[in-house]
Amino acid sequence: MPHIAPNELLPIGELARRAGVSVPTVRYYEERGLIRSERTPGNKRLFPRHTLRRLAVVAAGQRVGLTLQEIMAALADMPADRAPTQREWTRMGTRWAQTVAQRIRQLEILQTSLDGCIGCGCLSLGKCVLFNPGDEAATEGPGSRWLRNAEAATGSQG
Amino acid sequence: MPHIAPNELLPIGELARRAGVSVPTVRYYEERGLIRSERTPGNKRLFPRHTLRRLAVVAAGQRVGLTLQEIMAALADMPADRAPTQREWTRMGTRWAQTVAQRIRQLEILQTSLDGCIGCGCLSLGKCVLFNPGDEAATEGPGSRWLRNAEAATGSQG
DNA sequence: CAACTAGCTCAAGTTAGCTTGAGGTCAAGC
DNA sequence: GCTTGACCTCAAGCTAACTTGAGCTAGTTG
Repeated sequence: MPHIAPNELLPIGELARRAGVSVPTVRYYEERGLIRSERTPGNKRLFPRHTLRRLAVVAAGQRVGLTLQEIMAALADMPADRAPTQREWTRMGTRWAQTVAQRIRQLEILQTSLDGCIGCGCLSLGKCVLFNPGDEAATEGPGSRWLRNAEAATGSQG
Repeated sequence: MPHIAPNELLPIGELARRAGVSVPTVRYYEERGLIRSERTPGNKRLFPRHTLRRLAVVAAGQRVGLTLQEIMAALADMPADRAPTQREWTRMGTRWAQTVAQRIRQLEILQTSLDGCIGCGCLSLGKCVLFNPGDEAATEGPGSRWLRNAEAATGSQG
């Protein structure tokens, strides 16, 4: 197991292995602007060690249910070249916690509708909240990504 | 607004308008097996009126966060040719409520992790549940360790 | 010097849930 | 009998977040 000094530059394979993602994924993230690399004279990528932290933030953000876009925005507020301060980290974490809290609220409203529907036997489709949506709990876009993310991240055994 | 008799057959445009989806979407749903149609001698689709209910269930299921696959499974338990009984509807609604409840639980656990992280200032990335990638992953074969941790942390059962 | 491993680029494929477009048909109205 | 509108099929495109594959290079080892 190689020792990695604080300022060491990591080749892509090492980075990917340590971050728990695939090599193409690392390249994809770089292409999307989430991380950056230098190159060797032989054109190989070298990543500063703190890229590990950024990749950890990406993984955490995905678990929260954020898109890469949103994660990128969060990363933009974080220092690229040093560890974040307690204050910086708290700020990001707090925002993410709010996001999660909001999603929980939406689901709770949905759950209430559902319970109401079950109780009231609203088979007419006429006045059921669930069947006649306002936008309280509307899931965003096709496939409701964040729900599916939550599922994947928590391991749905089925 | 045309009067629709109980057993009337609806052309696709009418159905789509009433269900609040696009015509191609209706065709797509039929292709996926969520609904069925007859054809006129001129090869045009005609949908039985109860298809409206099925489409309403599809929309509701999407709001719950289900995939079309999962919705199809739910529809399989519902009568294709008549209104569901109170009992049938209750059964489906109860299952969906359980799904929503489980997702809420998952998110609540995630929220707890997040709050914990914010509070503990775990900037080392060393022992945070949410945030546990990095060097430890390197010591364990391939495959993302934090994902497995997440799984364990959120619990596979309710 | 050949083999091997790690890396490179560019392009295409994957899944979900649709949308968009091209080109053709059918029935009604003027 | 020609236009209009609703409908048809089939194929391709879209977004997100990747994966997979083809074909090439770079550096190390025997």
